[in-house]
Amino acid sequence: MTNEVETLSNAITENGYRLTAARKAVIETLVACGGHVSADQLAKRVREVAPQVGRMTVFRTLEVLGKVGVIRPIYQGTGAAHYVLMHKGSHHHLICIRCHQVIDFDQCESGDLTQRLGQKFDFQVQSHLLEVYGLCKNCR
Amino acid sequence: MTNEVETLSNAITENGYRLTAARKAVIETLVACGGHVSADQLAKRVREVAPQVGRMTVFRTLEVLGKVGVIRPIYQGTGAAHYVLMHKGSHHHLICIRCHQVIDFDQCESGDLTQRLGQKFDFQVQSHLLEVYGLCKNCR
DNA sequence: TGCAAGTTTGAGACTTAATATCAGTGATAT
DNA sequence: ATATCACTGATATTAAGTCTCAAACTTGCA
Ligand SMILES: [Mn+2]
Ligand SMILES: [Mn+2]
Ligand SMILES: [Zn+2]
Ligand SMILES: [Zn+2]
Repeated sequence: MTNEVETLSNAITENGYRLTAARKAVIETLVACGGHVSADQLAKRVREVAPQVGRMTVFRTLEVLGKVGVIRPIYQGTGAAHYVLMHKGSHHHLICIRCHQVIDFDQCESGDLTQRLGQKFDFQVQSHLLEVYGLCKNCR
Repeated sequence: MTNEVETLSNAITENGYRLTAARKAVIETLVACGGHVSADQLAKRVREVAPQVGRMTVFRTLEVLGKVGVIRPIYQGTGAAHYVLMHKGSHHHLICIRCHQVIDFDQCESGDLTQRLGQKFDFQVQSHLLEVYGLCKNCR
């Protein structure tokens, strides 16, 4: 069991939800494919491993994981929401507005910023998403 | 005509698209309500002023505005994508994961960061979106 | 001005995504 | 064992997004 799976699982149990077999399957599949999938894409993959798991359960598990703050739906212009992992406290993208390529990056010095914001707005910061838009190497 | 309307209109014409009456109506309505609306919400409002404008035209105008970089669809967990204005080069949110309140803020010292990123990844930065998630004053 | 080529438009049909229901299962506590 | 409540998944329904096509409009050029 990878560390990510553990983090997501713990987030479930620590918030009073039950870590059922169906939810385990959803979490493991989501982590295995590194996020960036839609609910229906994920449901399809989950059912390759655990065919009994219904589509609704996938949607509901994603909802719970979002509620406890370890994943986040983002809009990628494909109709369906895609989910990214927030378990490290942040997620960062460079997105080309022409070819729609998404480049992940980890380094982000915005920790200070988010802390200051928290104070200013009396807000308990848990995580953040930074998306930078523009043109990639190939597209300009 | 407000400055925002002008910026969005110019983005249309400067990229070789035509600034038609229908597109003007969409832009004016979008700016008038400050963004943060879904395509269908916007279509409804546009038709209060310009009843002949079809739903498809609203979707297509939003697509064009996105392509030229002055608006951006975001996912707010409500099913439909919502559109925010990026004409100032950035957009920032504090979002409560419990009550889903969205607090806008303008100050963002991440200009440096995005510039460095641009160099590192050979990426021409145009704009960015920063969303900070957590619990608002009332929700903790 | 008259015409051709290309863009934009809007009605409607259609596909896909998301949500609501509800009876049934499984876990938990007493 | 029983009562209670969370969870599940099939199905139905609604909402959101996309596709198509003929008509209208622009624009550039003869
Ligand atoms: Mn990512
Ligand atoms: Mn905003
Ligand atoms: Zn690109
Ligand atoms: Zn709140």
